[in-house]
Amino acid sequence: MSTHTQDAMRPRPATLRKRTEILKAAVEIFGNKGSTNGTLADVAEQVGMTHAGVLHHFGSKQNLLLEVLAYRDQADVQDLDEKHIPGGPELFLHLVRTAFMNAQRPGIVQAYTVLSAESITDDHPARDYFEERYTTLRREITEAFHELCTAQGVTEPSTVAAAAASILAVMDGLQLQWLLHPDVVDLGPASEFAIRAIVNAVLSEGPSLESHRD
Amino acid sequence: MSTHTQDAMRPRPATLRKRTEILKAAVEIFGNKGSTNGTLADVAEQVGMTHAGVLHHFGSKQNLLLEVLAYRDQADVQDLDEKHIPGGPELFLHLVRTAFMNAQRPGIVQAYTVLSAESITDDHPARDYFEERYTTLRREITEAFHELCTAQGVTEPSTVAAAAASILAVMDGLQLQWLLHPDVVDLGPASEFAIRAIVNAVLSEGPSLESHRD
DNA sequence: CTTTGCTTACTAACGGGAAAGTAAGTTGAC
DNA sequence: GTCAACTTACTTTCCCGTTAGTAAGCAAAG
Repeated sequence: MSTHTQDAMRPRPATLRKRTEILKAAVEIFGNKGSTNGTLADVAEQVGMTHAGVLHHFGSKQNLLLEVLAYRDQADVQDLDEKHIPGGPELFLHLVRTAFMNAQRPGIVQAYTVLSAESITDDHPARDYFEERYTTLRREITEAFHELCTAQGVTEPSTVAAAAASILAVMDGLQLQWLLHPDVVDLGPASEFAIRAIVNAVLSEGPSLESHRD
Repeated sequence: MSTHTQDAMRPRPATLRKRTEILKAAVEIFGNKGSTNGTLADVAEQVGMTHAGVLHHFGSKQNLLLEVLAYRDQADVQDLDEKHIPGGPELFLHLVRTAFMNAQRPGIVQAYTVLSAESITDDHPARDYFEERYTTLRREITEAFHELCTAQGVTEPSTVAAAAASILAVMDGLQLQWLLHPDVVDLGPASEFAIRAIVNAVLSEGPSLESHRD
């Protein structure tokens, strides 16, 4: 009962290193096998430990999973020059850049793809995480659209909402297809094309209102 | 060598009914829990049997999963007026209609979303199924684009490829977000918007490069 | 019509084998 | 010496697949 991974306790630097090593291994394992199918023993083996050692650090498998997700968020933001995701129109460029970067790291992409879909199953521990993630991202994209649109005339709120969800959707969906067929689907360019198409559709909606042609 | 319980034997009508009952239950269970986490006992319970009874009909869990996927394909096609998915430009309308229909059946949507993501994990039994599925769908969409585009000038092949993948991607991605937030994301209209945006982007790409002809 | 023989559709019970978590002991760093 | 970082060993709990047995159907023979 003594050694629980308390929040504010970061005593040893070597310990911290070991913890992040476990987290990285867990991304790999959960990405390759899913969080249900991937085992603590799998993670432990990759860092040269027993599964009890992993539990010593993270308490439970569920907790490990949640810390993996939190760790990735933190690590992603650290890569940026600024300390946060850019807002406004620059957000769209950031999303395209992210797609190109993701093509360089299939492991993390696979983890997110598998875990996000897994999260909709009954009582999944990562459900809350992904609900909040999508809510936040949609709001940020919506705000970026509004900044873009106030220059031109006002754009239908429902259109912007659909566009925001659609942009995240193409990115996710293309990742899945890219993971299945890396040589057929070109993640970066395809994402760029689709995002551009959606942004254009929003912008050209105000000017040409009644363009309901097929 | 006479009547063995083998391949093409479907003697009893009551048996066939029971089998489809099991298949429907399996869609539900695998949708709610994933194919790894959902158990044969779960499926069996829903049809009032023991898990051994399910195995009697389907041999193994893996086989049940594959038959579930095959069953849904067959059932989907049966709903159509024609016996096959329409080709040509009408395909895009069909995809939009499908999105609106899917908003009426979260169970199947959830099953496909969960299983398609699960399929990219190590040695997943449904991997081949989804690889072929996406390959086929992308080819059909690509052909539809070509029919659309030959009227106007030729369109860049890479653009068409990106668009075909993107259309499937938005549909998948929107389904995930809709399952997480049914009251926020409007599956049908959002899919329609995104598909229209992508189709327009392809059509306006060829013409705008050279000159505008109508 | 009934008996006989075989097949189908199950159930109950079990075995094997993961996998998560716990408890207690051990080692090495500070 | 003390405490963190482990390991070994164990318990529990699942779950798939097998096996053996039962009840019911069907079909042809008597």
